[in-house]
Order: sequence, then C-alpha cells, then structure tokens
Amino acid sequence: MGSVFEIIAEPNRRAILSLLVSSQKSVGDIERRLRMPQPTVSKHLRVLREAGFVESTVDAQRRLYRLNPEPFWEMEAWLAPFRRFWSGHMDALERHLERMDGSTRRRTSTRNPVGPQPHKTRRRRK
Amino acid sequence: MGSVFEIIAEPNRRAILSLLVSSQKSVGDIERRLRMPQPTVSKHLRVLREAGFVESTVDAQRRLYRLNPEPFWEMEAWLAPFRRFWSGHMDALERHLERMDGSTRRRTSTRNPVGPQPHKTRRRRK
DNA sequence: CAGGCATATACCTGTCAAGGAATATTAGCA
DNA sequence: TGCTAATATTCCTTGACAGGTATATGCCTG
Repeated sequence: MGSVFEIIAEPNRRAILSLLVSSQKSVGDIERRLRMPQPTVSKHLRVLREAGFVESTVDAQRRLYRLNPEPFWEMEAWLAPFRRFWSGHMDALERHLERMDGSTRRRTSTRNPVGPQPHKTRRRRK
Repeated sequence: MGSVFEIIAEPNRRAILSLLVSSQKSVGDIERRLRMPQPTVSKHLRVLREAGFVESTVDAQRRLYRLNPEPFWEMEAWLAPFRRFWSGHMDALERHLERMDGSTRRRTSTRNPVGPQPHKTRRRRK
C-alpha cells in the first residue's frame, strides 16, 4: 500500500485525520470519539504513521498523535494539473458548490439529470 | 468502492486520469500510451465513468473519453480543512517543494533524517 | 511489586477488487 | 452479408487488507 492515495482510501483513516485537524489526540480519545475498537484505531494509526501522515509523542502510558503535513502535499501536487483543467469550468464549479451545502452527501446522483445523449461524431477509421 | 478516494487509489486509474488531462483519448490510445492490456483499460474506464471521473463520446467503433471535473471537487472539499492546518507550516512547505524537483520520487524517505527523539511529556492520569 | 490502564501486536478469517484469458458486442466496410 | 477493428464483458484466480479476538508490552500508582 505504497501510495498516499491508497492510505487515505480507507474511510476510518480519513476520519482519524479529520479528527486530528483540530488538535492532537490520544488513542483513547480517537477510540471514543469515533466509536471504533481500540485495536482498529492503533492499526490505522500505525499505517498513518508509517506513511508520514501523523507523528506521535509519548505521554506517560499514552501516545498523542498529531498531523504531519508533508503527505498531503503529495496529493496537492497530483491534483495541480487537474485544477488548471477545470479552471475552464468555473461556472459548473459554482453550481456544484451551490449543491454541496447539505452535509456530506454520498454519491453525486444529481449529476447528469437528463443530459443530452452522447453525440455520435460519425466517420473515422478506414 | 464507493468513495472518490477509493477510485483514485488505483495507480492505473490515476495514470489514465493524468493522461486525459491534456485531451480526450480513445481506449486504444490509452492502451498504447500506458502499455496496458485493453480489457484492463476498459475495466478501469468503466469504474472511472461510473464514479463520474470521465465521460465518453461514441466515435464510430471507438469511444472517446474525457475528464469530468466534479469528483475532483469532492477531494478538494475534503482537503480544504487540512490546508488551513498547514498554512502554519509554510516554511516546511517551501523546503518540501524545494526537494520535490527530481521526478516523481516514490516515498519521501528524506523526511525525519535524524529528528529529535519524541519528548516524554511526563505526568498524567490519576 | 502487584494490579490496572493505555496502547500495540499477532493471528485468523472473510471480503473484495485487480489481473488474465477468452468471448461477446457493435460498427464500418468490402 | 461476411469480415475486421474497437471496445466491453464474463469468468476465474489470487492477493491484500480490514476487522475481531486474544494477548503482549510498558508505565504508573498504591
């Protein structure tokens, strides 16, 4: 599971990262806040730590975990070319953000409500 | 594999997306450029299409695939809170980008070369 | 130093997704 | 209409990874 993208593919790991964005937390904190079993938390933290997403500090019997920014920059770097791509679509972006208000809606099922059918370009090859 | 993040976790899919950033391409184009078997390309394109990352146009016997920006915005939205987090680390960001020049280096093994050992905060609990 | 917390690790199991090979489908063309 | 090109789909196998349970480790306190 080498890449940064595979690391954040796991929903629980994303939840942990989002939780740490406000402040560092202990394993127990995370365990309680996210209602997930302690071994699960520890295992995900291990993955996140080895990938560089988090760092830990020892505090008596517990460990305080905090974010580490570098891996995120790798994602930013990958996304950069696409940003330039869709800067030509800012109108659609606005409409999108418009709809984005209500909570973390699962799939964007509002896309292509009854869009025009694919246009047959006709002709090609031999 | 519901989430946008799981979709882009797959390296071949990321390669396809990166390839499409310049212009739309046919399945055969992708197949040749990325040196991957045709069924593999088709299957990944299917996943990308169903997740909304790409759209296709019929052109005689082939299909032209092009990017669709919406799903990327979902990633952007998730990343946003973290950006604010590391805006306090811009110094480190600069150093990071400094090192980012040479190719798409795999893991950032240059991180924490011999950093100071975790500091025991001492005291806590009961 | 015994007991108890907090966290990490080991082991096992089930699931799921990616790849490979073969085949189906659709469209253009002779 | 039969052939070929381009793409999609199906079936199968395999490997990776996440969760669960149990256990180990480290540290603090009485």
